[in-house]
Amino acid sequence: MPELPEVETVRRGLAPYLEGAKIARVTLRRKDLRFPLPASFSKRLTGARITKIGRRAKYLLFHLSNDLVLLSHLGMSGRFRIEGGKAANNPGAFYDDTPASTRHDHVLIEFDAKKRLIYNDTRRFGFMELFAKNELTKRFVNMGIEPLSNEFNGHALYALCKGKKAPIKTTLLDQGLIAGIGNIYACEALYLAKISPKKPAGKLKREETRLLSAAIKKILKKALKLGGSTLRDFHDAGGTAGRFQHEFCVYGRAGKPCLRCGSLIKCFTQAGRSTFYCPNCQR
DNA sequence: AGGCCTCCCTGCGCGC
DNA sequence: TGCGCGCAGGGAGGCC
Repeated sequence: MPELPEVETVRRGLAPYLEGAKIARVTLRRKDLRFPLPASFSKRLTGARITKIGRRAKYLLFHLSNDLVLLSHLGMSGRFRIEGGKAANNPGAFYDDTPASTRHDHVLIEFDAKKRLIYNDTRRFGFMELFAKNELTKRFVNMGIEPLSNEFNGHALYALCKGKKAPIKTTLLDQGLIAGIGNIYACEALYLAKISPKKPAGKLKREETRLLSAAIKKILKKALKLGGSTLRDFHDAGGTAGRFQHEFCVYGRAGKPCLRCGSLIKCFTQAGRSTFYCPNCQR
């Protein structure tokens, strides 16, 4: 799925077109995505205005004027697109150069002025939830720190890693510790910080956690600047591909030379996910 | 309790 | 060219 930079890219794409828009009609093409859609979903959304679109970790948060918040997680292949309204007249920001098959259009949210927001999700690993505004904190109580926040730094990472026997790569993917990093950026950040993905998190020295926290921020910010990464599924709200995939140093580069030392990049499986790293640079 | 594995789903690319 | 297999950015739940 989209990781933090991709979700934030989608948020930034949607916000100017949807903030202030009033929901006129909601159509569900099916009753469930990964999980069942919330009860009375259409009824609870219809008539409300989207006041603000926010993000927490990999979740998009549509704040509504009726004090409900619609949470959307894109899973692996979820994407939003806007049709009609101003968006259609703004080819610079919102053209759809990769029309997704409408076969996987699952949720249609129509606004006034014939504008509509469509949620498309091929693999249906995404999900949506509806919460009262004052229940939102409770929903995220087990969610880790935002890696781009000021609170996230070497000290914070050191504290999170302390005593952990799990490898650092697995630890970075634990959303309850740090929220928003996925497989690609975990690999890339460890490469940048020259730390082995196999190293037990608790064995990291203070200096290493400082370097790693800085590397995470650097990678995420750069990806954000380039509109995220596009492999197969990810496009922003206008259908435009991200560009960070051209900057990968290790992800998907198994067997190719390390850009720093020339050793061959290796790939192996950790906790069920592919890890790419340079066995020479990352110790 | 922590950490690993499996599974959910569809589509695509690669090798035979 | 055609088919089958493995794999894909996530995360919840279950098991050891």
